[in-house]
Amino acid sequence: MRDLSKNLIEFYDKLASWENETVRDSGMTLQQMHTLDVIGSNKGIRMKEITEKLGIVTGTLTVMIDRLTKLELVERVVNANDKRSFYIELTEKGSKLYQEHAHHHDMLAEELTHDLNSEEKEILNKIIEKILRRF
Amino acid sequence: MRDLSKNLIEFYDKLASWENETVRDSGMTLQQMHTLDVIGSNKGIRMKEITEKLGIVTGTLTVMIDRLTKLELVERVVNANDKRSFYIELTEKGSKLYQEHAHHHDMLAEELTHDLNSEEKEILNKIIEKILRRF
DNA sequence: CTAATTAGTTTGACTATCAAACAATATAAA
DNA sequence: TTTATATTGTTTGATAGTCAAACTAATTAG
Repeated sequence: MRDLSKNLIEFYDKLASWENETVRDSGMTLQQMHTLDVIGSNKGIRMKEITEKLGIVTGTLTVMIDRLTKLELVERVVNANDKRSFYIELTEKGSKLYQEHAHHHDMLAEELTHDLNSEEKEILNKIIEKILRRF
Repeated sequence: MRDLSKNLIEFYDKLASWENETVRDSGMTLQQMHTLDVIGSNKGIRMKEITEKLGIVTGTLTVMIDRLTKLELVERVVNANDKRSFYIELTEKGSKLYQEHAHHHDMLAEELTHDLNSEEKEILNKIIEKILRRF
């Protein structure tokens, strides 16, 4: 049997290329969509927290949020508790796009696991959860 | 139980952030390492074929190969059968780096599956292979 | 032999990224 | 409370990655 390491990497590559393609179709860049996804999945998140989740520095995010704001997908909301920072929120338009993309993810998962029976799906999910717990 | 779709995406994100971090430590960019990986895993590959595997256009790859060449990691080798194209080959230095990175992948797989027993590992591998076969 | 196709390069425009310097605010220490 | 330190986010300057489109050279089809 082929190495689990090689299979994992190939699996990752496939996911990456799928994600890339799907995002491009929506006219966004991968990074923009990823940022939108983090904001959509974390209500009331601040700039700093977003940078940590994305693994980028604040200067990079400033530019990104400027662009997403210009695209009317997100907005900066002042934080009364700490005037240095902002809450980043999705606009209506941003929320719609975020949900569309989440739906794409669901369809991807559907398609990936198409050849698995429901028992296999459950086992796969359990194993992945076990792996995720380790991080 | 949590959605398989969400878990898959989170799993992918974790892999991506691990890969990013690991590659940065080596002083390369993610794209450079990924390109090196494609070249290392496919002896005698041509520019055109690399672009297909990476999902980028030829113009982008020309610049990338120029850079990797300047870093003395790869070289263009003339193709006597088709004088329009080149074989891209790893240099000694490139080959060493490629192998180091492959080793990192092995260690990642080790670490990811640390909490799984050997039966679980085998099941996971079988399921992933089944998924990969679908593409 | 000419026309059409293919492989790769170049150019121009935009996005992503980091490091480092900076401003404004918040927190700790005196 | 006042001062020193730390944190949050912005700006600037440099480098890398990306695409589309125009281009060159070589191959293939008619």
